[in-house]
Amino acid sequence: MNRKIVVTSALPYANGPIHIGHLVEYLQTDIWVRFQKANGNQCLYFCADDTHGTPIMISARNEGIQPEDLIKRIYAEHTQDFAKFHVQFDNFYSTHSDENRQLSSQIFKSLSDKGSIVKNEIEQAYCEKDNMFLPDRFIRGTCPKCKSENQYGDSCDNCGATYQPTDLINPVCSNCGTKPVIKKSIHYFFRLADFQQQLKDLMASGYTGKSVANKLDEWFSAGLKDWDISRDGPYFGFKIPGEENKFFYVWLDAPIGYIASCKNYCDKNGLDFDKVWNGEEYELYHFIGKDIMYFHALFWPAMLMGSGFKVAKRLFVHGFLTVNGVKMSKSKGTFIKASTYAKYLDPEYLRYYYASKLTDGVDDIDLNLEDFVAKVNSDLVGKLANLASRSVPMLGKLGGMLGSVDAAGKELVNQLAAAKQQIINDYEKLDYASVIRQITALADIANRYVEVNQPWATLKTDAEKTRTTLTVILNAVKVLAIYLKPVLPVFVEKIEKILGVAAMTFADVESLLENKKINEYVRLAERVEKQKVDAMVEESKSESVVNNNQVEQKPLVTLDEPLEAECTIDDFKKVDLRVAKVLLAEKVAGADKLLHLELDIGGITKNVFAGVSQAYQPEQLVGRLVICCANLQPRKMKFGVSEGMVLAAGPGGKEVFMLGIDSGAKPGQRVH
RNA sequence: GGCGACGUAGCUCAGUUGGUUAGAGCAUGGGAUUCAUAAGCCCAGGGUCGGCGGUUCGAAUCCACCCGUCGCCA
Repeated sequence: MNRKIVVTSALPYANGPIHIGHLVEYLQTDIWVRFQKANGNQCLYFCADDTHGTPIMISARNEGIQPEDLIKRIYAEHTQDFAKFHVQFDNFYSTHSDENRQLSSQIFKSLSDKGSIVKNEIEQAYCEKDNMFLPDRFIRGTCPKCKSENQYGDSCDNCGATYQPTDLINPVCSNCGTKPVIKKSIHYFFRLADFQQQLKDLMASGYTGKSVANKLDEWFSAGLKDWDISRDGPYFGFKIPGEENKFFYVWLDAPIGYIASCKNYCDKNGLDFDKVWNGEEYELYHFIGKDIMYFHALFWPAMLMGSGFKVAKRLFVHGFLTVNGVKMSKSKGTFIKASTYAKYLDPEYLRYYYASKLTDGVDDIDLNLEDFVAKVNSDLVGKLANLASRSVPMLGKLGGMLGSVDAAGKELVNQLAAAKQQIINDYEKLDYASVIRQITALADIANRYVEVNQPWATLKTDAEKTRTTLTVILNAVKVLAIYLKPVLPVFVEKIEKILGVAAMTFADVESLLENKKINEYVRLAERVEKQKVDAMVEESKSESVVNNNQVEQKPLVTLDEPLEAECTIDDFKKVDLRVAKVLLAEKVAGADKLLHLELDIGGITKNVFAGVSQAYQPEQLVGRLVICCANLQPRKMKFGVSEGMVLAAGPGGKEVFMLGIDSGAKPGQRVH
């Protein structure tokens, strides 16, 4: 039976790098896709970058670039990271594409024509300085419950309370620190409840696993609410047809990106898109993390149902990654980027380790770094690689020629081959942990066969007996390699080269390799050194320091005047600051704020007009030492020429605070 | 707070509809080997299956409560 299958993974957000948590999903999916292909099925794997929304707009703005440039750069990074981990998409596209724009409008129109889209006026936080509506995550303030400061607008990290942004005490825009105002706006809403019965039927048909279905039941009984699918500009996304300043919410066009990626692929490869995406002969599956269940189990199928598209056959939901038993943490160095990992360790190790832990459940999986080292070294290297390593070079001494498998050997090979159906079933139902357990158990059996037959001993006395033994072992290696192929494509490719065979599939399990020449041994995998793992963690820690300064703290700081762009020491030197003694201070007739000062900067006298008269009386200043910018370009004012500037802080008016200097300083000395 | 999930050996995990002395890998201790990437093989120690009750001839498994960890609350 040759099935036709289309698979998607959730779209990574184009606002940051791929990390080892993301990889759980892409590796789980990639292994499944490779399994399907190795098992004789047609399988297409589609994904794309998720490129729209406020966070990307803000990130681009913070970097001083256009969002289009940001997502282009991230796209290049993402595709490189995926390639390093051997994630083989048939198409990795972008939601910022013509196909997606067109499909989004089409789906919106279909839903609208059906009456499932309504307009409502809502009130939302608005930043008058940034001229934009603020998503909940972009409002910071004090938690109304536990009074923790600096919490997000939707929930409190400290006490876990959830609330509306309007409930926050002292809310500010996390971008500029301004207090948001409440502004009204018309938004478009998708009436999810219109699809309640259809969605219930879908769940009953086995769209998700049981624990996910239970969760969905909770949502059903709470009642399906309308979904806000529009955002006001400025917003990086697709304009809603017929609107001037309204855009599709990023979560509307993101999953449509699956379709756009498929369409783009079909158009490029001369395939019939309607058949591939929508035809009954293709089975469609989505892989997602449990955090986005709501979107993929409710909104997404409802959108598809309402616009004449096929709904996926199943939704596969996985859990989160923890490292050493706890959430990934930047300060612990366990928030590890894919690129950082790949700098130190072989990506196939992670594929193997994840596979050894993944099941069809939604439980979180744990990457225990010590266990990781142990598992890779003992299973992958000690058992599997070593099986080939202890037999291939020995056969080399016999001219590299395989003989034939004898009766006892046939028993072993049959035993390995007999596991095929169970392994296929386990791959199919995403129980990779079971697959790996079976494979390592089979490798144990094969290693025991080596011990019993002692080819290194018989080599000295009976070459042909030895050849038979090694032929059996290499047939065992071959079967194990086929089983492992979805998980370890590169490792197995090396085995294929050694054995001198073309790319193997599950159909090759039963055939025997006999009476043929094989090639020289190449090392299949190196042991993991603990130091490399430590180094990877250390680098991740230092990345987090940079990150904290650049990304995390920036939105938290709420300066009235934002920090200037970084300057060099040379830039700073250009500003010549001098200690100055106030020789004379007088009010300027006709000016509200100005005082006229005469400053002595080491024998040179400068005239300066300073805007401090609401804060200082002239007699307070005479004789004082102040700090003055002495090389400021002179400026002609209504009352005379100002030849410098006195340094002070404060918002202005009565709140102006002039800089002084500790006693001992002399007029004219430079400030460094 | 409401809802849900999880808690099995030092670590990571199996444990099918309740059914003999609860398993594996790693780690630890001992042994026999040396072909192999200090790999492989054999043997051993190690668990009141989170706690306390209940149902049952029989509970890691089913039920109630408690403790702990985590998640979700759009």
